[in-house]
Amino acid sequence: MQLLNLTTLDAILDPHDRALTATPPSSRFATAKRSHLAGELRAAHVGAKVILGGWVHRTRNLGGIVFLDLRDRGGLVQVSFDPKWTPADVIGRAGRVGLETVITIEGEVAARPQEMRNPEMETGDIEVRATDFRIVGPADTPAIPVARGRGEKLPAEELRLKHRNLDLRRSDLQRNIILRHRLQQATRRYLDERGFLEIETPILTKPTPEGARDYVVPSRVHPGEFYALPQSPQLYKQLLMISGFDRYFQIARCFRDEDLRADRQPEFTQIDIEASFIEPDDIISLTEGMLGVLFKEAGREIPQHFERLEYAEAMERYGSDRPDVRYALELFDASDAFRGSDFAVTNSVLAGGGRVRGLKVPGGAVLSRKEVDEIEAIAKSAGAGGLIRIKRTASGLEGPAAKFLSETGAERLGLAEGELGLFVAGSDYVTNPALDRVRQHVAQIMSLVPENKDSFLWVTDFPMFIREQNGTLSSVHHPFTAPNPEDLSLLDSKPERARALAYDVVLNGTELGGGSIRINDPALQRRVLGLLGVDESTAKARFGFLLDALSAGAPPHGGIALGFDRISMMLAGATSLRDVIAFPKTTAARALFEDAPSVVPPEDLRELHLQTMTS
RNA sequence: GGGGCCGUAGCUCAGUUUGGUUAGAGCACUCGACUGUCACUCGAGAGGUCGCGGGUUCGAGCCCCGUCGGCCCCGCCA
Repeated sequence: MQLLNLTTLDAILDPHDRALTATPPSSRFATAKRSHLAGELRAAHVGAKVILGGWVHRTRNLGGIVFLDLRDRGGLVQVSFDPKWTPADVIGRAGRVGLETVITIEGEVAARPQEMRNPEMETGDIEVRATDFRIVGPADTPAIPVARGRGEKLPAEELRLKHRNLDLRRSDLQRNIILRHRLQQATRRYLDERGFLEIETPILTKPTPEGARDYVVPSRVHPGEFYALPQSPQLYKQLLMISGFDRYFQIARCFRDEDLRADRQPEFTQIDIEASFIEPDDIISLTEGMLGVLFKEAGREIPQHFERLEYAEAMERYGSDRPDVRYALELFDASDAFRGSDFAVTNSVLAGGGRVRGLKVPGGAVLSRKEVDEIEAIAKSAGAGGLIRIKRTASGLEGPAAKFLSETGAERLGLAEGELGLFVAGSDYVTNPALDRVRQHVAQIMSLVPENKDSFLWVTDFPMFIREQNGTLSSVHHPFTAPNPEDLSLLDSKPERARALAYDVVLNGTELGGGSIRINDPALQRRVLGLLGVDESTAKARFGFLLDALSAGAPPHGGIALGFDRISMMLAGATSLRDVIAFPKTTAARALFEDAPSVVPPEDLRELHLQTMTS
């Protein structure tokens, strides 16, 4: 029957509870002060006497009769004040009420005559005929408008953040925040059903030696000592495994004191998961199922299983460990085509052990000189020395480097007519990032990115370590990641060749999360820390508690952490994290609404044994 | 740390190219008119430290230097 039909709005409120629409006269949002949400009223409520409470969204005062759109969490409803059913003094007061005033109204839900229905409103088939109303929360003229005129742009983001209480009244943000709530609840249901325990871990914790900068909190009772806010609950969740909780999760707040971007906030939320007696496949299928549930919550169907790509292959084919595989445009090794040519640039690179790699742009021969120059600028900004460009037109190969190629070289390139070949010469450290950027940019300008396609991907077999400029090793994932047992022997001989039991999940070129199997053998953990240049005494000071715990009977365990804000952002169709976080920070990590950070009185500093530097 | 864009009425913007009288518009606000609107309509009015500081100039919203704030990107960060 029609009462059970879920409208879009009902789905936003809660798709798991159909009671809302099944029994229209009563609402689960009823309280002592109101009977329904304004936005939940439908034709099924016609005849119901209602009391509503909400904000004045817009008013239309026609003189003898007044219309007022009342807004609450559920949406908008038109309230009509008409001498036929409203006392004259009530109409008079209603005609003077200001925007964003909080009012309660009493009235009856009535069907609108056919010609007065508003198909653009969810509640457009009905209106509430007011018999009385009261102002319960007077409002100053809003600093930024909540109801905007058609085509009017949003206020500057600075103002939206400064007046966040008003900005959050907008339906877009309300929808995002409600979606985020539903994703959180879906996460909890999914993991709870599978026996995962939600366990909180400390916010005041120990500084982490590597990775990002910590947010630091001074200790009052221990002069000169500091807590740090967690960059992630990594060590705690391992300790929980060692304690035997077996399956843990947390929707955990994490803190990193680094410079920000549209998709990076100083405090952010991870879905943090850890389990014992598992292998990567356990975490991978658990994550696939969970993402399926989360995407379904936003109305999107995704594959049950995702493609997998080994790290080395991802780098070879795409130049990136999180490739966007919605489009092909794969990289290839063109070294053989340039070998033996008279081209000094490629010859010196090839002689030095580097390679010439690139990609073929179908139809790229028509790109203008200016457009290709732009691509080159991008390649250079990513570290390339330059961009070699060769295109095949009806008259043959063209481009500054074409003349250097021998006939067999040209053949080896394998360019089809109309194709543009773009190449970078150098070591893989140079060509990978440069060609990654080139590939993404070319996909954009050639419109190769499919609009409505989701390409999920697991990138597996990450290396354990990366060799830094100064020659030292550092972890690709983190120092607790287990090496692939097959590569244990490489740890001492060629550590940078050793693969880790680590995996990242990638959607359309964006990393959603990553994880690994952890080391549960204290001797191996010491060995890995040693390779990272952490000597025994430092290891004891920084990770002693973990090493001790590993020695106390640690099960094999591993897990994953997913960027919850980023997932929410993608599912909300937002382009900034700030639009899925109720109270976000600016790119300078400032909170404009409450004005944080701010100075503290000198006496507070003294109590914390702190002194600020003046220069 | 570096690069780019932006800052004019409560809000969204025009005016800056080429310095020149009193800095404009729409929405919001105030007052008035209007009995079926839905971005109601119509009339009148009030509203400005042109982000801030300095400089050039007879004269600066406009040019120059600095600075603050916001956004985007690189570095940084998984």
